[in-house]
Amino acid sequence: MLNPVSRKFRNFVRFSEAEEVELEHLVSARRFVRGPRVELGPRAALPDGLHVVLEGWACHYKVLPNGRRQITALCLPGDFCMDRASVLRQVCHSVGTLTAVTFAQLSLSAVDELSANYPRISTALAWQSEVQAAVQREWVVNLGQRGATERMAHLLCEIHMRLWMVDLAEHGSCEMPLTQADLAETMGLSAVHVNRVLQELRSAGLIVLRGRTLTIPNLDALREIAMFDPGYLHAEREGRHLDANEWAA
Amino acid sequence: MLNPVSRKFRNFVRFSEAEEVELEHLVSARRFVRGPRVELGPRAALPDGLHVVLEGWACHYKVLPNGRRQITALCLPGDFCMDRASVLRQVCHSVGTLTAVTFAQLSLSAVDELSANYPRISTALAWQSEVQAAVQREWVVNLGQRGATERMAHLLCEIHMRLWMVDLAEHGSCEMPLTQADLAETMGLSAVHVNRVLQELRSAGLIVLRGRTLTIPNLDALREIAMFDPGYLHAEREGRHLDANEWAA
DNA sequence: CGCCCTGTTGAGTTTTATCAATATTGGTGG
DNA sequence: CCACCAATATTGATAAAACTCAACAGGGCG
Repeated sequence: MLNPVSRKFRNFVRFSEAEEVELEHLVSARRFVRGPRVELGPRAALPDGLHVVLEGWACHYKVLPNGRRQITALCLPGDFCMDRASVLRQVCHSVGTLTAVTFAQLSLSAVDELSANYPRISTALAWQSEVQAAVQREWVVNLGQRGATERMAHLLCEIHMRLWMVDLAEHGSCEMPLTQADLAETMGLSAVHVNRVLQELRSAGLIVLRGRTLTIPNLDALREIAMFDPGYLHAEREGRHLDANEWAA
Repeated sequence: MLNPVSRKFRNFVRFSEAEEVELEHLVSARRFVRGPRVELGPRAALPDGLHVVLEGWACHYKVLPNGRRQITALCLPGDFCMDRASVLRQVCHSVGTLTAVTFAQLSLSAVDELSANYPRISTALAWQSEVQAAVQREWVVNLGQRGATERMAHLLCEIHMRLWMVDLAEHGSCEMPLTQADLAETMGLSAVHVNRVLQELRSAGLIVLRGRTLTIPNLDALREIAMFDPGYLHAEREGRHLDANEWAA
């Protein structure tokens, strides 16, 4: 199986052999692993450069003076933990792992070189950055406008879709290693209320959540009540015009 | 007075004469004006290229199937309405004006050329994009973790600070043309509740909000209860090492 | 004058948080 | 395999926060 970055990019472009090889090489260069529930930044043991999650789940979060924590982004396999801009300056929020995580550490210069030589890769990077921003916007909508149940449903839809984009979800199921406390910090709810909302979704037959596995018997139904419109993830292979193989043969 | 883009960038870099001139030229090229409360995108009358607000307030928002609207970002003078990445693809959220707005329309090629010739400008653009992302993250924190009163206080602190960064705020006061309904759609609250929260802040002597003017008698006090940490706006002239004049004389 | 937009107020309801207790689970060492 | 532990999940009762509905006031403007 390809690395998750290539798998993710396939939702947007279709690379040539050479490009795939270059990407694989880029991502294989330097790796490091961290255990579950470890802080990685801003000042902690986070090496220089760009960071990509290869395996496991990480997150961005911020802790307020009153001690409450908000998770502002989930970093799933294939996701960049810190983008180019963040590298230039100290970030004022934290990065941490949720499960054990394998990261790839990309040097900025290597990425720049690749971007310069392979414009399709450069575009794919811009695309991934745009998707990340769109997810962030969608979270604002989710927190601002949806009640607890629809909010939870939306998050689960998003997680499933994002994992699906990197071939880590089947038809209607995927991994979901977040605890109810994690979900609470992600959605701005109390852990107790998360529990009740999950039960509601369960007893409505909309989800099955056991152990670390989420099953969604009827994806359309869940999306309906979540008002989930997958468009913002731009997974529709819209970069058709960026198909390296379309001129072949 | 300089254009708001230059004013904003001064929070990060100190440009050379030549750079200032180039920026001024870039921003003066093509302008267009829209009335208040007009939709601008994604499909509506929005010309190609990058767009910057020169005067007035605009916003990004998304409307859900149930009719509720969430404002996901405020575009104040000096802010970019759509960044480079968004231009490459159709955006799935909308842009609209809140007041009457004057936009500058920047061609991508002009921006690219400027970036290539003036690395400091390129860095400033990256900085602005990072600040925008940080604001977005902060909104997630705000919606997720703060109660209505602190939430409102935080938004007002942010608005004041952002306007201050472009020389549109004095010591403790600035323009605030948003209606209570706008504030509600920004903060995920009902308009009625916004009204009550504002009264609470008023009677605590923390704000004076009359007409379109916001006055903050005691900025520190408001920031305290809002848990507002201005760090995320990166206004501390951190780009000192990017001072074009430091080698002069 | 009359209308529309914005802001204000009150009453009653729904949603969500908090606190505290109890069950369940997964993993660990004996 | 079992006993035990800590982390996680569940439940009930109560309180706080926020929403909805409905009515009304004020201001600007044709």
